[in-house]
Amino acid sequence: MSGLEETKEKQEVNRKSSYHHGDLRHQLVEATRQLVEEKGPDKFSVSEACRAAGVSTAAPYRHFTDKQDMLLAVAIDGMQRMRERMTEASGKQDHGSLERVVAIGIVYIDFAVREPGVFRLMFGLTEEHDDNPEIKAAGEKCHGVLLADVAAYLRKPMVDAEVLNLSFPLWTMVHGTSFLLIDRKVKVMELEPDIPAMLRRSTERLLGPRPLAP
Amino acid sequence: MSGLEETKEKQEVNRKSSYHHGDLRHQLVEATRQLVEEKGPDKFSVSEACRAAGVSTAAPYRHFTDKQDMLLAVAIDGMQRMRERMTEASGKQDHGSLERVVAIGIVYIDFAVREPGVFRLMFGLTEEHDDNPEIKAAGEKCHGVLLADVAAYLRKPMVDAEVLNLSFPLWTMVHGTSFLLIDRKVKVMELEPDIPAMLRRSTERLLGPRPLAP
DNA sequence: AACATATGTTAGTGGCGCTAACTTTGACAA
DNA sequence: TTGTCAAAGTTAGCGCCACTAACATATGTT
Repeated sequence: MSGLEETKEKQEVNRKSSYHHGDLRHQLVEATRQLVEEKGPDKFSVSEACRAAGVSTAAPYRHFTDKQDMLLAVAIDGMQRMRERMTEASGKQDHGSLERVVAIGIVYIDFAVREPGVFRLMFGLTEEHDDNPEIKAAGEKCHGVLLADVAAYLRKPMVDAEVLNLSFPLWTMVHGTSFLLIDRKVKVMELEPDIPAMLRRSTERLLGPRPLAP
Repeated sequence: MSGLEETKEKQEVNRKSSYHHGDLRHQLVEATRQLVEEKGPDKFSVSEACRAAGVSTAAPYRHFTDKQDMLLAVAIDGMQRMRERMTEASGKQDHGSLERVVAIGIVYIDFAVREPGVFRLMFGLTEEHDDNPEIKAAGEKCHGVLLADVAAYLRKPMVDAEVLNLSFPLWTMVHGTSFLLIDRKVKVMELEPDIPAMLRRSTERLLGPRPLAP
C-alpha cells in the first residue's frame, strides 16, 4: 500500500472529520487507551501512542494540551462507558429492588477488573482531574445512578441526606474491592470466591430491610 | 565549608554506618519518602532524591537495583509503620470489642490521609511489588491485626473462613474510603462529615451482634 | 603496607515531554 | 480558478530523566 493510497483511504473513511487526514484525535485516544491497558497508566508514553497512530511526536499537541490531557480524555470516556453499563444492568432488575443496587456494584467491579488501566485513570492520578468539569460531571452522573436506586429501595421520592449516608459505605466497599482486586492484594479464588454473593450480603446488611409500601 | 571538612563531618556523624560517608541508603529512602509526599509517586525522580541527599545521580544504584526498588523500600517502611499504629490503637480498646475493630479502620484511613503518597505506593503501582516477599509479608501482618480482632469479637479461638469472609467487606470499605478521600472524589465536609461514625455504624451492621460468651 | 571490596564520581546513552519554526492541506471568498 | 488563511501536520532541538560503564577512593583485613 503506497503513501498516496493510504492518504486517500483515510480521507474517504473519515469524511466527517476535521482537516488534514482524518480524526487523529480519536485515533490517539484509542491508542492511548490501548497502551494504558497494556503497559499501565504510568508506563504510558506519548511517543508510543504516536508510533501506534503513525504520526510524529509533535502531532498530539495540536489536539491536546499535554500528556495529562490525553489521559484525561481516556478517563472521561471510561467514566461515560461505565455509566452506560450501570444503567443497562440496573434496568434489567426490578425497580426498587436490592438486586438493582447490587447490579450497579457488580458493574463497577467488573469494569475495574476488565479495564484496570482506564479505571485507575478514572479515579487515581488526581493531578488536575478533579478540577476538570467534564470528568467531574461524568463521575457525578455515575454516582447519580447509584443514588437513584438506593432512594428507590428506601422508597424515598428524592435523594436526601439519608440516601447519601447509606450509599456512601456501599460505594466505598465496591471501590475498595475494585482496587484490591486490580492491585492483586486479594486472591479471589482462595479467600472469597464469590464476590457477588459477598456484595449482596453486605449491601443488604448496610441498607437494612426495605421499608413497607405505604 | 570545604570538601574535606564535609567528608570528615559525615564520618563523625554517622560512625555506626557502613562504609564511606554514612548511611546513604537511609538518607535516600528518607528523601524518597519526602519527595513522594510532596510531588506524588509518579512525579518523583531519582535525580531529585540525589540532589536532596547531596550525592551524584549514580550513587543510588549501589544500594537499589532501580527506581522501583527505591519506591519499594518506602512502601515497605510505610506498611510497617501503619501496622505499628494499628496495634497501638487496637491495644487501647477492650479486647473483643467492636471499638477495637473500628480503631484499626480509623488508623488505616488516617494513615492514607496523612501520607497519601506512601499509601499509594503501598497498594498501587503493582509493577513487581506483589512478587516481593518483604512487602507481601508486611501487608499480611497488617491484615493479621484486623483478622485477630475480628476473631476476638466473634469469640473465635482461631481465624477461620467465617472470620475471613466477614473481615473482607470491612477491609474493602476502609480501603475504598481511603482512596476516595485522597483522590478527592468525596468532599468530607459536605457529604459525610463524620467518617468514624459511618465506620462504626457500618462495621456493626456488617459484623452483626457479638455472640454471647459461652 | 598492600590488597580486595564496598561505595562513591564522571561522562555518556537513549528515551521522553514539550516547543519553535517550518510545511502542507483544505475551505472559502474574490 | 485561484489566492489567502488557518488548521494540522512535520523536523529539529532542548532539557530532564533512568540507567550504565569506567574510573576513583576509602576502609577493614591481613
